Amino acid sequence: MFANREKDSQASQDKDQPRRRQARGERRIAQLLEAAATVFTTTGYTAASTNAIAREAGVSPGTLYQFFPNKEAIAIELGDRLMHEMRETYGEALGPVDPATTLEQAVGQAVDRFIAFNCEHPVFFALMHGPDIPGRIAEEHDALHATLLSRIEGLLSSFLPDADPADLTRTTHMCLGLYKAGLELVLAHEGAERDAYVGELKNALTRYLDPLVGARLGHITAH
Amino acid sequence: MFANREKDSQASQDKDQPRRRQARGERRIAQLLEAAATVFTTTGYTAASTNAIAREAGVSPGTLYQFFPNKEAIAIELGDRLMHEMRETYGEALGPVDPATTLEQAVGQAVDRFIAFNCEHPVFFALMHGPDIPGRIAEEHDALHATLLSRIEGLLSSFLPDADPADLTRTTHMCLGLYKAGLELVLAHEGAERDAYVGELKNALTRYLDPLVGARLGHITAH
Amino acid sequence: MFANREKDSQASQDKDQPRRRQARGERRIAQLLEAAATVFTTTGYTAASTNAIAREAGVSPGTLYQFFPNKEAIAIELGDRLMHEMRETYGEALGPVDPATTLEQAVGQAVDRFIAFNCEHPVFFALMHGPDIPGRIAEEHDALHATLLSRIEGLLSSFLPDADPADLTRTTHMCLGLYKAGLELVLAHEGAERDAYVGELKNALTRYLDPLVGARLGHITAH
Amino acid sequence: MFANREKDSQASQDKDQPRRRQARGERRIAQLLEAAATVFTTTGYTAASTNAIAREAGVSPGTLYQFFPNKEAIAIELGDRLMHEMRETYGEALGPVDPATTLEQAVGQAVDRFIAFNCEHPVFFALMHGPDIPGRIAEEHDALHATLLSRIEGLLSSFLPDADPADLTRTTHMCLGLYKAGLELVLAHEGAERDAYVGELKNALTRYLDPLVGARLGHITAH
DNA sequence: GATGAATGAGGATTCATTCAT
DNA sequence: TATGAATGAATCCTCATTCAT
Repeated sequence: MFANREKDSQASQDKDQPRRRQARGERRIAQLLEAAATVFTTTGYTAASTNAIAREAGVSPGTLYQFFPNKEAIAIELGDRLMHEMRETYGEALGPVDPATTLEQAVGQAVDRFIAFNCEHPVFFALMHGPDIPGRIAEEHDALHATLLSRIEGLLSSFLPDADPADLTRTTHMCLGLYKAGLELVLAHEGAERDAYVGELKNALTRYLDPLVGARLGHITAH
Repeated sequence: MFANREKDSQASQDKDQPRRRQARGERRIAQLLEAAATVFTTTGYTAASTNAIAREAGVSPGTLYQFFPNKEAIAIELGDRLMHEMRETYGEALGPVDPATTLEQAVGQAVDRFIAFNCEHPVFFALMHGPDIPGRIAEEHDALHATLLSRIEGLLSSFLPDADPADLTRTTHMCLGLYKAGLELVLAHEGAERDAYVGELKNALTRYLDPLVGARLGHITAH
Repeated sequence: MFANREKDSQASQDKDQPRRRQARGERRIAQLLEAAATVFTTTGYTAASTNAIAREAGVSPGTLYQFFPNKEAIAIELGDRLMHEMRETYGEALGPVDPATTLEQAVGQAVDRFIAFNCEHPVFFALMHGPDIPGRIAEEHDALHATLLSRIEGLLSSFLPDADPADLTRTTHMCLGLYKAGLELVLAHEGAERDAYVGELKNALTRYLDPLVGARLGHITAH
Repeated sequence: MFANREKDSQASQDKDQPRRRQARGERRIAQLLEAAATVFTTTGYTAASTNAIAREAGVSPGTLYQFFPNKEAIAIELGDRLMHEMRETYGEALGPVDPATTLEQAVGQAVDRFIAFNCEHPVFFALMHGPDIPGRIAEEHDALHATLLSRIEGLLSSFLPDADPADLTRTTHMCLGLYKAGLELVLAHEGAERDAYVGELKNALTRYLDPLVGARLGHITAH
């Protein structure tokens, strides 16, 4: 499911006993995370039970708890790997390397990637689920959230280099909010309708950001 | 908590025997709904248990089930009353009566009301919670959702009288999505920061809608 | 449903206040018993709830308990009235007045009546249900049971005038057992198959009893 | 309580790791079934609760549900094992191998076995309980019922080789009905009285069946 | 590591019965 | 009488987590 993070796993073979064990552990973990992804996607995070995950993974509950102290930890690790995967796929920066990129292009690309990533890793949606209680993001989704925020902030800061940090943070949060709201709608539809929602999401983000991006070339009102 | 929906309750007092009984029941229902609102707000809808609601209301579980067949029904009734209250407070239409109202003003007023309503009825947030699985809105939140959508659609259609119905629907969904996303952020902050988020939400909505509102006077680019 | 047992209810009209009340009470009781019959028949005695009975009767649970101390009492009263009705319909004796009646005829008639009675009062089956634990007939079915036993014993004793009392009792119990077993099968089928089971039940009873009825004219082996 | 159905459990001991675990589970299952048998016997099937069974077995409710999804499943498994035990004890056929066996002998032996089996497994009675509503045998008792019917049919068909299938089925059902009715009476008494009822049951069955068994040697009227 | 058995508190829901009005 | 609200223990069942093997 995810790129192998232990690049060095084939490196030395001197201590193969513990190594094999670790390898086995890694496999188990991957297996469990994959199962968790399936279950989270199918039933939603809250409704997912550790027993169901273990069953889906074809292992016993006890085994699951040998690798994860609780459900939360599974979600966290899953989120971590997801973010790792995202970084591996799209690089560290979400944003444009080319300074000539217009906001429209940047947003378009970011949204497209965001959607594509979700389609490949549908669990992403389940893990990003907003808090049940405003302001209290569950710890298990926190890291994911933070990573996304920092990626978005990275992108934004290239367009808003002079923005006040507080404003930037706020804008970032708004963007993530719009993203999530749009994603929900996109995933709820299919075919042409889905595409239309993708377009709307891009519009919403572009238009929201455009007035803020006055100082930069290629900003939309320059058309 | 809610406006009395039995307008005729003071009308005739000849049959006060059955009346009094219903009154006690009505009081209990109100009490239970208030308790449910508290619990939903505190723990979120999913995590809320009927026993917890009964406990909060100071009654036994059995009493709760005398009035509501299950948690879902409580949420639905709560949503109904909330929508009723909203209609009573702000009138049937969300939108502007005065055709001279600018989009900015309309959105500003709508958002302000939306936020204010939420602050007075914090459970609103819990009941509006997006689905755990994309596209599968829980039945209990459906009616609330539909009502909100139709209110928003009403507002939008006065600004976009010529829009294609499918487009209008999509725009409506987008607006509700932005609303919800913004609301989450607003509620997560306080004081000046909250106000700032309110402003951002207004911006996001206005800017999203503005280009769609070409034919109307007062449209933002007319400035 | 049942013949009015208070023959004297129209007799004097001097104290009509309490009389009316009693009349009303009788109506309520009849109404409740009818509802109970419906519920017992539909769901079985054990699964029937007093609330369901009250609902079926269109009254409140409290009202039910004004007339019956508990579910058991309802069953008992229902059984009583059923037995009363049976006596009114078929007379005190189940058995043959005419000494020339053959056993076959007597059994045939008794079974036919038994079945017919059941079809008209389907709750009979529910009330006759055997004990869940051998030997411990529920109190609520006890009287019904006893009445049936005595009716059967009456019939049998006319055919077995010289039988040892203990034997007679045993035979009586056996007959009731066969009756009940057969009834279950009869009711479980329809049309021709039902008729066939009725025939089988008659056969089983006749053949079981025939050898015991040596001394009497018309005994089956005399053919 | 029951014969070990895992014949191969002593076979190989190479993989005793998984074996031991299964063994513990098997023990628990046996223990739970035994507890269920006790509770069913004591309170009747309907009144028995899963919690009561767990309590009787000295385990927590959760443990019970690790092995059985619900009460029904317990009853079914219990019935299965009972039938298995019956087959092991009395062989596949209920009936006479020796063609010279008279109906009387065959019925006598079958009844004796039936009663004996019940005395050793008193839960049998609880599981055979007739339906609360005619014709609607609970699923949990269905298999038991079917097995008994097929055993009886096997016995009968050796005596009634030329019978019409529909007649045979009907006769079979009648016999099981008589059996059950008689069993109830037998179990409700003790000592000499019980024996007397056993005799009556044999009589009832023999006499019921005798006329049907015309073509066979040893048929009762041939005496 | 792996298993699967075990836990027990907590979930929703029901029901016979009582009580205030 | 009649109502229907109220009770609370008991129902079945689930689940995160732990433990012996």
